[in-house]
Amino acid sequence: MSMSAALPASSEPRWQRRAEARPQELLDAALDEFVERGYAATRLEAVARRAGVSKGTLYLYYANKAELFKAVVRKSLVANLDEAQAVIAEHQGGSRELLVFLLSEFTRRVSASSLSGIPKLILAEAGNFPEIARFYYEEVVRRGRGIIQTVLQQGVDRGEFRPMDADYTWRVVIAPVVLGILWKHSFLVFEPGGFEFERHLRAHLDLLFDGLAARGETVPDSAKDAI
Amino acid sequence: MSMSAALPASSEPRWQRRAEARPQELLDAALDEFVERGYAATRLEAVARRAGVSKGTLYLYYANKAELFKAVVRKSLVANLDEAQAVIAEHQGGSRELLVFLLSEFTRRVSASSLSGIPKLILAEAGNFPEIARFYYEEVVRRGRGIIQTVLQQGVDRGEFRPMDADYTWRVVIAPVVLGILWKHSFLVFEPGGFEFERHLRAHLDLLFDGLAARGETVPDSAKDAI
Amino acid sequence: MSMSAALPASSEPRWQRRAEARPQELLDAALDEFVERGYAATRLEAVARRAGVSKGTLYLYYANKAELFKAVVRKSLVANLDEAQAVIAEHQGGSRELLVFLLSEFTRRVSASSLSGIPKLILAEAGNFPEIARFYYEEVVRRGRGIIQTVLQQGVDRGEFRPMDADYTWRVVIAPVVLGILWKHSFLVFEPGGFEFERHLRAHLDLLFDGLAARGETVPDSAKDAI
Amino acid sequence: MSMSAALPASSEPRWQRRAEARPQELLDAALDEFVERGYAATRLEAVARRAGVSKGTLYLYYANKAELFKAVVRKSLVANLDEAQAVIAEHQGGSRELLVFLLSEFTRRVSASSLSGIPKLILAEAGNFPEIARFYYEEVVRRGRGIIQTVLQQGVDRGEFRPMDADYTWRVVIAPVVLGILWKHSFLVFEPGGFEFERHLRAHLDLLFDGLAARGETVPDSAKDAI
DNA sequence: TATGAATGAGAGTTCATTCAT
DNA sequence: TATGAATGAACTCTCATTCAT
Repeated sequence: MSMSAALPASSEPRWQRRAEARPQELLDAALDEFVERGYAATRLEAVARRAGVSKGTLYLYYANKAELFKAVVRKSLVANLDEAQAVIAEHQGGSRELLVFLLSEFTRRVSASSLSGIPKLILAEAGNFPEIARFYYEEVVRRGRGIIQTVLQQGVDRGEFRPMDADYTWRVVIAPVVLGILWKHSFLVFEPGGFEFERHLRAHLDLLFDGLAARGETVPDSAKDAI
Repeated sequence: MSMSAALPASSEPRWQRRAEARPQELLDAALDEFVERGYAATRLEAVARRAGVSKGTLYLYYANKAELFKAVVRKSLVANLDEAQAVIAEHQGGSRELLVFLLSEFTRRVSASSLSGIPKLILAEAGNFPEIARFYYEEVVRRGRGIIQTVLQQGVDRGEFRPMDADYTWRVVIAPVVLGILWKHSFLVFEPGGFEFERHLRAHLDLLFDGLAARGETVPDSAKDAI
Repeated sequence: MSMSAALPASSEPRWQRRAEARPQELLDAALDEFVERGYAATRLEAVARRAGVSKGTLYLYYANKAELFKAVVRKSLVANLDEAQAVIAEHQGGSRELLVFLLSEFTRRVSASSLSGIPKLILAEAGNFPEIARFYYEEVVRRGRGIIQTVLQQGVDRGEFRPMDADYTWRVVIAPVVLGILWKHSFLVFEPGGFEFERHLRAHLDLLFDGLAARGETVPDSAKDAI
Repeated sequence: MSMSAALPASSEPRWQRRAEARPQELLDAALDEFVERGYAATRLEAVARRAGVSKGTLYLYYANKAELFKAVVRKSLVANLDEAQAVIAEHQGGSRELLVFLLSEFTRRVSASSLSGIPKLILAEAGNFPEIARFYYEEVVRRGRGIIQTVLQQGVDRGEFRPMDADYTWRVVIAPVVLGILWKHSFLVFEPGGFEFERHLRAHLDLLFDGLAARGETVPDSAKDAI
């Protein structure tokens, strides 16, 4: 075992230069580790190993653990937000449709990837990394709020939605989607029947538009199909 | 308990420690620290100092950090759960009223106390403490779900609420309340206008019962006042 | 070997509490290590081992390596300086006698102990620890200068010594003594005949008081101008 | 060397690197860094950057840090030593004149250049680099001693100097000059009035030749015994 | 030659846990 | 019980050195 392992085909190098690809590989590995274990419990050696490099290499790209963490958050979220903003700017149809689209899309994208671990991370580490929390609040939360509020206001202006307390309602609209993501990372394993994001979203949209309260008249089917 | 404890025989110095009080004092101190810093970042020395004892003393009561953490979560939750269950059992009125009462009460109690940090802790540490997560899921989540589902079902049976996907809707009903609590611990400091729990709850209830969608007929005032 | 070593007489404890003695023991060990290897090359584990404690114990007493270093320097020097100042204050005899006494005493005390390594340390680390260098300058150099200058001035006032450039001569008076100490730590091992401090001091004093120049005839002015 | 190097053919860009110049550039950069920070605190990356090359290039010329250090010391000293020896061999005048010349010249040359940092380096690192210390002792100290001792002996033979302990006096003669150089690197920044090498040297020479003791009358034997 | 990406041993520091007192 | 001194494993970060390019 020893000799053959110690002397592989002499042509294969011990490592490769991958200066361009490395940052992304490191961020991917770091995201996974951070999400799995939390910030403090993540060991940089594990990140490095997962990325296929040595511990020291990490420090060629990120000055320290906190900087790595910030880079992960930045890289993971910013692109998605930019897209959302573009979508809303171009949208032509009704407000209800747009809202459904945004929430569905968000759910679909985030819930499937390990991006979904970011909110959990932020919540957990906000106290220890106020700088990160502030960054997240400014870059992610505010933009998210702006997007939702814009759609809601449009809907009210058009007579599609009832008037509302605009400063607070946006959070209520988002809440089930966010909670769903947190759920996945915390309790999914215990749910006997699993957790279907689509069904969760449908339940949310159903309540969101029409509420719990029984009505005098029937809600038109056409509206329901939009979900 | 209250009076005799508050006014001991004046000859005994007030600061004298009683061995029976220790565990609760330690748990209180630990809860605060865990909530402030998270599990990993909490130093047992800080917990001990906050409780006014030495580090070694902690180990007379709890075998290690993980056990202390579990004890904190358990102790913090049990009392409140028992109360919640009592409240629902005694309730007599309509389903809408009951639901409003439960959510209000939960918000009022939890948001004000340091209990509000527990959900954050659980979410953050679920991965590292599956045992705790399971415990929380079984003891808190399931009971909470049971309570909400019961109320919802009652409402449907009485014709107060529309039929719904019972397995998923309960989470949507809870989501904004939970998110509000998480919000407080993570982003409150960044909110320029602060965060009013009552207004948040009102926005939630408004949507919850009547939805976003504009109606043909007016919602009766009596129903609105229940909020 | 294993069992008997693993199970010594069960009465002897694994370690002892020595809270009062520890600081001095640590400083002694640290002084030796710093002097032997220099600041950077000194490993805290070696210091700890030399003091008979674990690495962690070091941190119970000194916040970090730099603080330990500062403490070593402080503790090592202050006592000696205080004594010197007392001696000079009480002295009754002639200036020459006093100067001889001071230089002899300094040589005797410092050269024998590991204190003699301090000047070397200071010189080497002055650049990296300006704070230490300044401390040493203020506490040691200035006081030393004050002492020597006082004695020289007295001698001049009494007609024992020739007038001189007081601001610069004091350093010349000290120089051979200091160099002797540095010598010991750097070149002693290479000197075939060893290095006798007493003889070195005698050569210094001989020159110091009477100079190189042969007496009897006056020194020609032309030669003096060469300076 | 000077003119042709200073004014290369104007068609070649001045910054073009010539492979033969590298070693000296590296040594210059290394000398500066070593002197500024000490051996251990000097980072090879800093040396490389200062020399305008990459870290890897350093290793094309010097096998490792220790070898670089040794090369710096060797290269820095050899030239000057050769010159000193030539000077003394050619000298014709009186011993006093010669001694003055040697000390002045040494002071002038070494104190002005970054060579002055070498003694500090040697003293500080003698323990960690016995090989270097021995080299320095053999090449520099012994030759320096030889030079000084020769001059002193000449002076005694001619009746210019008093008889003395030849094996120890030479060090005393050198001491203030060496200390002056060390001073510059360690305490100059703290001296409010600065430090004038010429004045320092003058004070030294004044004492060296004529001593502290007031003249005219013979020094009483009793006082001498005090030594 | 020259580069600089990559390595990995090693050091300082922290802190949960143990145990002499 | 209670203390807090002492431990030592574990982690982050540094940097001399190597080596693919």
